[in-house]
Amino acid sequence: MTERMREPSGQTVGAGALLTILRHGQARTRAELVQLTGLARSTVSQRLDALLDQRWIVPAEEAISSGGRPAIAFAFNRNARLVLAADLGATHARLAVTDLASTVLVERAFDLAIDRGPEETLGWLVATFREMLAEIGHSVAEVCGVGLGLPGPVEHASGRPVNPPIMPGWDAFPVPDWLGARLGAPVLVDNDVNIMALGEHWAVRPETDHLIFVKVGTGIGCGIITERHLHRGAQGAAGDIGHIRVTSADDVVCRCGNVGCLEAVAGGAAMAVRLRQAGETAENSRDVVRLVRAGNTQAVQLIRQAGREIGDVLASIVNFFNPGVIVIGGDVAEAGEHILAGVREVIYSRSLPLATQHLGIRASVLGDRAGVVGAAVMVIEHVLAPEAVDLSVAG
Amino acid sequence: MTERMREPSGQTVGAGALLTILRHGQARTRAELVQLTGLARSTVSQRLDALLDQRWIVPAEEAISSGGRPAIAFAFNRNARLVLAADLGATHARLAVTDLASTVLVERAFDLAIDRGPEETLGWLVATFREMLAEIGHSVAEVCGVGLGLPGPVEHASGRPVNPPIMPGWDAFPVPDWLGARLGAPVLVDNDVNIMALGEHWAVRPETDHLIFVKVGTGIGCGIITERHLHRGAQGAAGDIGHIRVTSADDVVCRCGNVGCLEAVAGGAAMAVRLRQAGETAENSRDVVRLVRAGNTQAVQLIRQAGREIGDVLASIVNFFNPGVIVIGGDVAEAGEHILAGVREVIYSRSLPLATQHLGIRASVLGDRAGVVGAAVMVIEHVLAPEAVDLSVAG
DNA sequence: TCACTTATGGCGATGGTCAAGCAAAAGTTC
DNA sequence: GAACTTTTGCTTGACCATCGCCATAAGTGA
Repeated sequence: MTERMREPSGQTVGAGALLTILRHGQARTRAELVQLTGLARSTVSQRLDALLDQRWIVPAEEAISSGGRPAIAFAFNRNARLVLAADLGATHARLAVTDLASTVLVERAFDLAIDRGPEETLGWLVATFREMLAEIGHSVAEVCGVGLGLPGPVEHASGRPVNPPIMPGWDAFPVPDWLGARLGAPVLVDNDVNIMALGEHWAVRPETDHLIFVKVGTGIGCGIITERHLHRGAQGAAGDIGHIRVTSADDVVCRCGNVGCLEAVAGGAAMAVRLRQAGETAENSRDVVRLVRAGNTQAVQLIRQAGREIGDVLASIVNFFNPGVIVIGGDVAEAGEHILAGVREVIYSRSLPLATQHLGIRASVLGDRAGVVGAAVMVIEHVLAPEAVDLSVAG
Repeated sequence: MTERMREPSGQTVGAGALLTILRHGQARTRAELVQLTGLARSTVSQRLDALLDQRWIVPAEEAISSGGRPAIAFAFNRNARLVLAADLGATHARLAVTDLASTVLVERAFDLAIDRGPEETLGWLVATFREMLAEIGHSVAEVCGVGLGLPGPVEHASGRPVNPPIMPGWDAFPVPDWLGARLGAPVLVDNDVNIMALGEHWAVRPETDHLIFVKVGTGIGCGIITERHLHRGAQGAAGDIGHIRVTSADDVVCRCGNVGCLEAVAGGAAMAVRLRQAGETAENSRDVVRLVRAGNTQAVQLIRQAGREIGDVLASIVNFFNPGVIVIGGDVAEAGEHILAGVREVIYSRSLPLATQHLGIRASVLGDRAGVVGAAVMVIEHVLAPEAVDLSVAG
């Protein structure tokens, strides 16, 4: 049973809170921390000793000496632990080992058939992670957590997929238990779009509390961040904008059975179909991007129109949700400015001035690495949460 | 400087947390609280003494005695303080004095011209509140907070209106300072739609964490609650769904200058205009409701169609946000099932099954009292927040 | 009425934090 | 190299919230 000081505000200040200050700011001396927290010097020293014991922090370079003994600055130790992160798609996978600042240390991309089921897929995942750890000369013992993104709905609290349409055999599979037993670390699982949103939010942070990440790939989905947390909705189904109806496509039938879905006109698969109808060779969304980059007029017109359709849906969402930033990512977004131009065009003409005056609409800065970075961020925020750190230094 | 026990989970357990347990549950004995919190018996007793001193709790009836000395149960004292709540509209106002459980003790409705400016309006408000307090034989000293809803955008943190379109003279007026100086209690201000959402959420709680309240009056707006908190968005402009574009109205010009806005086809003012064009007598949204209730075919058709248009917009929002409950309120919603039927019809046909299977779509249960109840809830949640209670018992 | 059961209040013990002070360390300035 | 400045580590005593324990109060059942 430990006790804690309270700031005048009523906020507890433990070792975890101290670490949070060091993690989000730069290196700090003891005197600065006393100033910031209001704790006694001796208490700060004791907290720092506990954090040093667990290697969460390291002494950094010395501060400016103003004529006396220079103070030692302490900095967050991003190398204290390792994080395993994976972004599994329907046909591709990207794995990474990162440090505690989400910096990727090793990274690999693979072709992967996720429909082979959870045991085979996750078994391969464990083996590959072990290889990657060996490659950089680290052991599994240093891993503090595993983050995983899956291409379907996931109940985040339990980490189990729920009725995933494209992952046969994965329904309700206890991913965290299975992986945790083999890697000896906590495992966090979420939808792939959600972790991409986390990754992009990390990349633009701390600019905004309200971010919407739109993934335009084979289908279309989005991740919603509000007050620095993912919004998952009542059934965990939030962000499914691919099947919102758009005006100009009442005659198009979507794979979901409805007509006029956004995905059916602006999704990568739908665009590939249209290009094939126009005589081009286009199997999937990547081929669409290839054609756009090659300057194919049909493809450019198509993607520009897709941008407008997406912008139409987002214009409504901007009025409703008032985000600070919209990030467009996914395979198709790699076609560059064409799609973004369409989105901007419609949003700025349709949404209210108050909501758009400070709204940023931009392309993903992480590209196809958003998923693994987000998976790492998810783990890091969990492991380095003040309460978790307090427990770790108490044990 | 006070210190606090921590649960194994790392959560602090102070007097405020204890009060929260009593407030949301029923009366509890000391033994039950020991069980629930993990604190020592003596600590629980001390916390309860502090809460008794401040009259936050009262001893309740005795629990079942299982053959020994009967335990005293303690219950939240809803009469410990009073709350002043007001919902100011463009032309109407509703004032209430409530207890700490949001129960209305006195209530009055008035006609009010808010465009007379803040000083005159708020001066009248103070005088009327004093009258109402005298009426039930209580003094201003017992008031622990004032909640106020205004018909325009409000920066909640400062309580100041920001560029309100229909409140001349109110821009940036320091409402909390002005009222606080005269009533001697903290003042919280917010947009009227937001406080109505709070009120309705309170009415259905704890059924859902994610609620959307749609106000259909002269215009159309909505309040968004997620994880038991209002979502205000990056600029505080969230919920402005009245100017989302709907498909079937490309030719209708809205007062905002755009074409095809939801408000321009489904708002009360727009419907009144259409009824006038059809030869009926309809000045405002209340007249529309009157005609609907009278069974006027034109009006019924119009409102049913309005429901479908609103449903069209909400269907997109359901896919995006995945709320647990949608509540339809405001003047026009009092027309009853006609509007709700249209909304349900479209949402259930357009939104995804996963998002709609447990979705409740219902009419406001509080009606025109949603505003004052919500204003009271806003104050109560602020005053009875654990940290605030901890400070009050420490002082 | 008496034994039994259970809740309650008071007391000392425990342990973490704070404030203060001192000596040593590690620089700067002259 | 000496004087000065500032940080740091360590110790001490006081403080206070919490805990565990015990005597007492207040019922029940035979």
